[in-house]
Amino acid sequence: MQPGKTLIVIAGPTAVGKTAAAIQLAKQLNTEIISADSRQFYREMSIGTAKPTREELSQAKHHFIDSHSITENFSVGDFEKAGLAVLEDIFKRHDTAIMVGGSGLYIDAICKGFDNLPSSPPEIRAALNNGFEQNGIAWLQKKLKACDPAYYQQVDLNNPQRLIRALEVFESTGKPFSSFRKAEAIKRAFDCVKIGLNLPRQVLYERINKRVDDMIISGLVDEAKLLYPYRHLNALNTVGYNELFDYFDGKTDLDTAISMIKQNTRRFAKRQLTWFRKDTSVQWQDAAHAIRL
RNA sequence: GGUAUCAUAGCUCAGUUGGUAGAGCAAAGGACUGAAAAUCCUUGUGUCGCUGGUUCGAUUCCAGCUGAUACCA
Repeated sequence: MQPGKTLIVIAGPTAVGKTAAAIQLAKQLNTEIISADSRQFYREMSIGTAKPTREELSQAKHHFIDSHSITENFSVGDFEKAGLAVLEDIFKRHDTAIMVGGSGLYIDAICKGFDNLPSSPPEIRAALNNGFEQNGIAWLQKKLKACDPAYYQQVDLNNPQRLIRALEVFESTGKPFSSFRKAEAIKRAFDCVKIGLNLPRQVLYERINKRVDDMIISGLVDEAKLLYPYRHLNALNTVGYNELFDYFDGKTDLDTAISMIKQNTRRFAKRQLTWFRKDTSVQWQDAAHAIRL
């Protein structure tokens, strides 16, 4: 790859206006957009993921929108590889590329890279999940302490997903999870410029609430109903769908489900902000204005 | 109009045998290496409705006022 290539990353919480900003910038720079959104690449999910509209998609070339099915396993690691390949291709034609999305881990995968970890074998994960359900978290903790004391010292011991991940790496490779973790940023062949969009909290929350109402008007309930048979898939463990599945199960009424979607989306936005705030390379801008480069 | 009950955190409420108070939810902050829109952690000062009285001391007892609810007219 030639020097002087730049990836402009547009990050920020959900509903802040990233999609429109990215399209505007793509037109301005005459380049293409890579989506770094862990749900928008699933073609079966559209309304609830606030995917760019058909009209928006026609204004700039987008990658990783509708690129996968909910039945495929598309992990962050897969995204890193596929994303870098697409980027390389874009940089053959352009000096800049744009990446937009709210999934901080996915953005880091492209900008900083991951250690070369094995992906998770479904049978091993299923067995560990099963063991956790049967025996509780102490069972996971005990196993991890035995096979990877170093990671046991630093991991959040209350977080079953973290423990299971470390254990499945050990069980599938015979080597402790911590031995794979170098946690060093990989030097990419392009520069990353990160722009964080934000709005005053109250304004952001109003936008979120409004957008959820719009999703309902646009037919989110019907979309979720179609996907209900697939609710066990990881892709559907997602805000906007889980709450409606509870409604279909008779656990809540529709109004409650809609309120919960709003609340969980607000909490999600807060987590996104926590992630991006930690990244000191992010240059924050008010989302109410056009992006300044 | 009368009687009774209630008035404490953003909400629902607990509590202080009188020594200025605590739960759940909401909210805020944080963590994060192939589940990440996932998963997990931490955080509770509020004129205890208002004005007086009793008391060394009142959010707690008493009176009045205001508001809410229920019942009676």
